[in-house]
Amino acid sequence: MAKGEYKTKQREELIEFLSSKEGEHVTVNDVCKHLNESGKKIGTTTVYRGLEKLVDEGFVKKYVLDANSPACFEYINPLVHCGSTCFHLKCTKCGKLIHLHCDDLAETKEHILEHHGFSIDLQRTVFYGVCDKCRED
Amino acid sequence: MAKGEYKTKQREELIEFLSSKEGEHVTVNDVCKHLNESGKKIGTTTVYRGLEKLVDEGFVKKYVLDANSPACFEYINPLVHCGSTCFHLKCTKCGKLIHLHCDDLAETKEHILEHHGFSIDLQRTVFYGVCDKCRED
DNA sequence: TTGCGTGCAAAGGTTTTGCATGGCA
DNA sequence: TGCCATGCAAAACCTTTGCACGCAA
Repeated sequence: MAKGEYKTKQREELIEFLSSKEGEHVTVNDVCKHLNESGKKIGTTTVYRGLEKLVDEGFVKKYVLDANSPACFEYINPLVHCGSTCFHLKCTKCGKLIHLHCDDLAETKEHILEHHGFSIDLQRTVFYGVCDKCRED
Repeated sequence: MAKGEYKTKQREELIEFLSSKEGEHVTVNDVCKHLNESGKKIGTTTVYRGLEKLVDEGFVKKYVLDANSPACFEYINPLVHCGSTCFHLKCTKCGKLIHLHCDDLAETKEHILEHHGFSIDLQRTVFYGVCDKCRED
């Protein structure tokens, strides 16, 4: 949490719910629905803004899968997630998210920076494709 | 074009415009604006429906980059089939979309397939980050 | 006290749908 | 003629913004 920011009840509940869903992705609607059903009132706007902040902080990843369908969010365990060299592959068939550590890919990131002048933000970047198992089908 | 479908003036103009922009991304709004300025009236709905059909037919690729920003469409030359080796970088500061062909990146794609069993779908994958110019600021 | 966080309502932007009309085969 | 395509208007959707109030520090 950045300096000058407050720790609020809503933020706590948001993080608690997200971390309980580690490995799954949830939508803004999922969050509101679940928290409100638990008696913990939280506004939709607050969820949007809270998630945005968590994405910036690197605790949550955001996936925009399709137009006109809600964005998906997923909690990233700070212990499992190694930040700067962790790539994410998401299977578009089974929805599985793969956390990938690979020096060759770290080099790819460097390559793009040096040869194409583009600094990739791994917090936001996701490789979409088809995983091993789903390719067999 | 599938059986039982008609060849219309709007479809022709849509294809003509898209193919004239080969290698670039255009939005639905771009299409409408350009065609209407050329005196070729075409409705927004028709563009949406026409593009959807062309995507199904494989002549056009659709990119969903961000929530609340329009989808991008790109004509795919069936002979060149550039779609299979084209990477996309999107600057999260200025919003610029960079269309990148690079053999080293094509190798990265191969690497991930061979070593990690994951087949990347470049139609869907976008690298988010900060471009050259924005990094200077 | 300061100023960030919250949440309602409203706006903003993209995409889809309903339906009557028009045009291809 | 039969049936798909068109296009206007309106709806549906997700998301963002404005603003007054509340709450953490």
